[in-house]
Amino acid sequence: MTPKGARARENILAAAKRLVMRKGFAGMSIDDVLSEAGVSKGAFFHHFRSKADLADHLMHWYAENDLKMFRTYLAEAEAAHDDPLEQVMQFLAAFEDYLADPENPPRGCMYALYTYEDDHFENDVKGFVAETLTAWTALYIRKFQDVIDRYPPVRAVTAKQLAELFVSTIEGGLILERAHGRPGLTARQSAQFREYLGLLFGGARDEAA
Amino acid sequence: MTPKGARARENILAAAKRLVMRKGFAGMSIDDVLSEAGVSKGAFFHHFRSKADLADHLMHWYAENDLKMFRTYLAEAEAAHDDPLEQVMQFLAAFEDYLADPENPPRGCMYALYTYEDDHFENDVKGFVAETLTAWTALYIRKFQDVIDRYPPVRAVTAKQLAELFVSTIEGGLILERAHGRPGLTARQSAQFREYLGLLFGGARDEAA
DNA sequence: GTTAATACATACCGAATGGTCGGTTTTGCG
DNA sequence: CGCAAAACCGACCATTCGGTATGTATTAAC
Repeated sequence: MTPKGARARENILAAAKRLVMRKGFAGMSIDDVLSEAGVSKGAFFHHFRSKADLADHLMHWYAENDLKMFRTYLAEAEAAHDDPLEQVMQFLAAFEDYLADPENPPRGCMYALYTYEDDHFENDVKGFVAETLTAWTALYIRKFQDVIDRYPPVRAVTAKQLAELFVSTIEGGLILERAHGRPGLTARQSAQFREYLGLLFGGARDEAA
Repeated sequence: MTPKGARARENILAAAKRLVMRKGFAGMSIDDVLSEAGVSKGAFFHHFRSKADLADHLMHWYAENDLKMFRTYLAEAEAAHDDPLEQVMQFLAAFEDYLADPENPPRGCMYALYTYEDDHFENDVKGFVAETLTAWTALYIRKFQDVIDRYPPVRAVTAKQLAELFVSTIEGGLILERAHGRPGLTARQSAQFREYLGLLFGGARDEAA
């Protein structure tokens, strides 16, 4: 693949990302992509075998990107603090900054959408979405377990419960943010989740003020 | 409208509900609806002006039904308890029972889906979804405000924040439940939210044990 | 400069889609 | 019964869809 070809391919992917965000995948026709990207049909099918193939690449791009971001923030937090609770708190703060930054794709969560359009794909997209979400959850479970091991929670709670709650809250926040067109909503949900963690583990610590 | 006609209409709506849940709205063709409902094309277009018209009716049905359920459970909770916190707790428990009951439509939240398919509709569906979600939130805000007024929360928190957190968590739970095909997931998120409320307001109360 | 692969363009195809239309059957009612 | 309105049928239509076939620039390598 020549550099030019690679650029054209990225151009198509970028256009498709924008469109999927607007109209959903089923609601986006190939012709839509062509005019959005300013590309001919021949060019499109030179780079992608089918519409389903495009969907597959989009899906994987989102999944990898998000996972990479999570890992980066987590690594930074682990480098900055020894205490697992402080690590989690910094991670959440960084994640909230990311969500609040309008530069970042407003990604009104793709994963939600794709689970409804399983039929249209070649591969098992629903399975892939499930795996991706599981991968995130696993990432969080590890971290929350560290916290639980160090700070006995005020209420009986498992790391898995906390991880699923966080993922749910974020996913739901993205939905609401999109529905209301109110940026920052998701970040506020994450902040609330931090409060919860503070109550569960920080306990008396912050009451001194 | 004849009783027979009304029945046929309901039949079509029921079929469409099932299909939308499976394939999304854009992914569901009218012919799909016809064969699912066992109805001719003429019959369909006798009852609905267009596919978008059908979508509109579906949307309103979901919104009204959910709101009715919320109001019912809330009224029951208010009848059973004087204490606003106990009212909220009973409401959440009832809601969790509802979610856990496999009889109820597995409604992997419609509202999420429709916001992505705004183009395909005649009316402003996105606006309607936003209004609906706002109506729910308002319902919760009132109740949480009562609780806050009575029990000073351990951490500074507004009724609106709590309401949005709850709605986010539920919506996200429905998404995850669908993606993982793991029934009961959403109910567990609601249970976690109850824990959070317990920590915020119940405070020392439950520690006596 | 020749060659071969890559990159793109355009006309076109069959199938599926949302929707229409003329006609028939069924229902409610005086 | 008579008759109008409601309910329904199914062939048909225009458009759009995803996808292909075929041809032409463009680039890279020798």
